[in-house]
Amino acid sequence: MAKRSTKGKILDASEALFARDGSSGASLRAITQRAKVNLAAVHYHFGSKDYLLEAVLARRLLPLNAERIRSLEAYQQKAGRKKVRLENVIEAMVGPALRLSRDETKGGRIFMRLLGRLVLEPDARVQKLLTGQFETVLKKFAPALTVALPHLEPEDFYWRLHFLVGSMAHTMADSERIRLISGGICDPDDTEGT
Amino acid sequence: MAKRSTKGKILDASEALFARDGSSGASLRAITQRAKVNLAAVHYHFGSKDYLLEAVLARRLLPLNAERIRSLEAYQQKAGRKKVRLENVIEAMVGPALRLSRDETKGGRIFMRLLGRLVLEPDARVQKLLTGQFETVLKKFAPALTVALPHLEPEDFYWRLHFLVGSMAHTMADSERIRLISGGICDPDDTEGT
DNA sequence: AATTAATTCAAACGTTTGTTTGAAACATAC
DNA sequence: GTATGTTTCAAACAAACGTTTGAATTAATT
Repeated sequence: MAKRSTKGKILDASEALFARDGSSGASLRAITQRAKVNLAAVHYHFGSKDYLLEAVLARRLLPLNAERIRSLEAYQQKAGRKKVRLENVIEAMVGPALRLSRDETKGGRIFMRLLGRLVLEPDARVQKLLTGQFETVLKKFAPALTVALPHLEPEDFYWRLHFLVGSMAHTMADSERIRLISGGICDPDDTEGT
Repeated sequence: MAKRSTKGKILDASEALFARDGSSGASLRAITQRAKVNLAAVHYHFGSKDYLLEAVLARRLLPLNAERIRSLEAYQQKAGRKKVRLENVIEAMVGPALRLSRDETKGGRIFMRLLGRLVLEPDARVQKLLTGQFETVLKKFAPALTVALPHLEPEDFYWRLHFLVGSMAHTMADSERIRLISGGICDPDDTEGT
């Protein structure tokens, strides 16, 4: 097994414990103990607990949003002068997140659970962080969406978008449960069905 | 203003701060300070922080579930020997929660936000509490649902409904966001649209 | 090999946490 | 009015928290 850096071990342990116990419920002592690193290493590498949470999010969100935009632009180029089909816009938006949530080697499911929790957290710092991340991606998607759905009233548009994001986060965060629900019939890893 | 009991003041403050800061993020000192009550009053009236959380949930969940059952039985009586229509079963299930979430005088929205957070919390104690509360109501709904949806296994309902409620709570808990996103175009209080 | 920089470590810092205590204040009954 | 039971209060408790420190260790540079 390739030896992982202290920084990486802390990020992994933080991701897991933040997701399980919440950002205030998970203590640095529990995190460093799980990561098998010294307590002070967190402040040496990240500065504070808040910055650690930021780093945990950035590690996954930056590549995720980058891939979303990359995917959308690929569809736009393929469509040429024609408008991008709605299902492709949605795929560019949801697909990358869905694939990440299934990638167990990268702890994607755990991260999605964390994301689902943080979305509900009205803490000013966390919200600034999340909306900031999401804004850049939304700026790119908004035009494509209004073009793909010309018949929709602005009201419906926002409702649908809101409901989509909420359901997505919740569904992914709680993906373990649906596995139980269906008793194996419905596999959360089945992207097509979802 | 009618003088509210110490117990009630603590419950209100707890509900608000648990919802805003999480069950571990909200401290008893912040709660008692907001409730304008002595710190030790929490332990005198509730025993511990955990029992306080229990009481906060029970105060809303017990009447809510009672009304769900009452509503379902009303539909059953009206249907007579015929089976209750699925949409009525759903209304009996979702309706009371929806109305509570809109009842600002009872802090319904705040409570729904709290519920949405707790559903995502894998803490054993919290989960036992929620599923325990939900079980009684489900026992009543399961027969009506198996009749309305004859092709589904009974066991599935338990989890599907739990999952449904989770998504519901999440959506309701996040109802503030859609107001911001749409810039006031969408009104979360618009029940019809929902 | 010597020097410098980067990283790890054990220990302690001052706060804040949930909880407990025992006396004061209040209400109710006799 | 005295006694009894209930509720409030300030103060303290031990434990856990995020954070800081300075020396020990490792890695990199010259």
